Amino acid sequence: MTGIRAKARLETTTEIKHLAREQIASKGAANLSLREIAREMGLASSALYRYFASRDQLLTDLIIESYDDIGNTVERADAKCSREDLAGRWRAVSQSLRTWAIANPSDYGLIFGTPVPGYEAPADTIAPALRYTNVLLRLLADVQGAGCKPLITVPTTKGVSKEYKRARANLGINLTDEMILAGLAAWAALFGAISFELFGHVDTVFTDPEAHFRALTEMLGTQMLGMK
Amino acid sequence: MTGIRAKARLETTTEIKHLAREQIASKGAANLSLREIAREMGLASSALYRYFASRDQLLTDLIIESYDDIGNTVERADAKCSREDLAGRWRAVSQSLRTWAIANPSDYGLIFGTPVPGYEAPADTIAPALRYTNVLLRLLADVQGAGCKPLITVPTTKGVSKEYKRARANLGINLTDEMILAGLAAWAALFGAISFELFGHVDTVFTDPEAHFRALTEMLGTQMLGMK
DNA sequence: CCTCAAATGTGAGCACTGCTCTTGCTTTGT
DNA sequence: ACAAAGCAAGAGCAGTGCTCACATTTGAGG
Repeated sequence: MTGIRAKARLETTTEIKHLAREQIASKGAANLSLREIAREMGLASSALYRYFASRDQLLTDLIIESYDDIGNTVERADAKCSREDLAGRWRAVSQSLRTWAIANPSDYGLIFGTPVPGYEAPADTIAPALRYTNVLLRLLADVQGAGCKPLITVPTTKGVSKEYKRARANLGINLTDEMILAGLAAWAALFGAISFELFGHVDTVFTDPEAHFRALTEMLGTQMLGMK
Repeated sequence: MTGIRAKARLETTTEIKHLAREQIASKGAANLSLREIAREMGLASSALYRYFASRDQLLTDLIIESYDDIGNTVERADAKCSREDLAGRWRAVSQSLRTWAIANPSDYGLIFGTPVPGYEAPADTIAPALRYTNVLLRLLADVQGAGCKPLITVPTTKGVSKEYKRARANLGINLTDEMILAGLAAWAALFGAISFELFGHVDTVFTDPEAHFRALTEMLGTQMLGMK
């Protein structure tokens, strides 16, 4: 049986990723050094290339893991609520998003931060990247299904309805124009707020960013998306 | 007179920064190479250190310039509108923000993207960083001064009013709780939307992101901030 | 005008990086 | 038992940021 080697391989692979995460957290993704990982593991630097084709490949694998991690987190937060408690689900999803981001700031940066020019996200990243998005989409669909209507209207801006029609097709979900606009606005506000907080653009304004974030999500849910 | 030397110094300094910007745009800030700049300029790599203390210092200077650039852009967009045309100012500011971001994606990434852990933004960056923020704050103050009221209410979440009181003090501006929440939500939604678009998180959804962005700002201005 | 110190540029060198390639050794499946 | 596949090592290449001793240019004051 091919057990022993496979097991050892899995172990060193995860240890490499673990040490890489530590380095990224302490010195940033830009300063991730394969040689230092090898040193810490007592390996020759060339040995790492048995496990990852390149530094970029290692980073890509970490990004995929992060996508899965945040996807799991958000899915679980959503699943804990009763299906009909729409406002509660929105609250839970938003909170879990921020909590995860604060607990894993470097992973958040990896996913939602500045992309490296020319770095084409491999196909493997697409599916995991959609998991947390799908949670929101399902929630919006349920909100609409429950008869809740967004408390906003879509401005009569040129080309919007056509664009939202396309979005419906691309996302494969039947949301009204109002729901698409309100949903995207809420989604963008959420990530905008988290990014501001995490990337240090509001630390001179707030001392307790969580209080503001709670108020923000509450407001977005009840007064924009129209959850009751 | 010390003119000749000063002029030459300014010239090479700006050329270094120019080439640095090109490199960042094409290969990312992480791959900025002083030696390559020196090569392109026909200089010894060590000569660059007469102009910038380190690679980090060069990056910092570029960030400051970018802050000033975006500050200028936003200020000018705002100034072009008549003072009483609040909705027009909001439209202009939002549009200019997105336009600038799309025209200078790497600069946007430098400012609003993942920060390098341990990299403490030097004090010189603070003032330029506040310019575009102040445009929004003044606009919000004018909106409130004109008697417009946000169409949202602040949820009774624990600690929010205390937090907004602190924010008022830190920002030195007398906005109501409603205006603070609505303003920050709109601001976050704007940057969230721009970041999503620029960092490639919506390219599978939209083909004409500007149409959506226009609708978004319109909606935020009239239906959340309460501009008429 | 001429000197002299400050400003500028040079090239070698250190310590680091990602990555490749050859060479051996160990585990695996037949 | 043996060939094949997997794994690790170490030397080496080309690149990086940065320092330092040294040469050159240059501009301003006596």
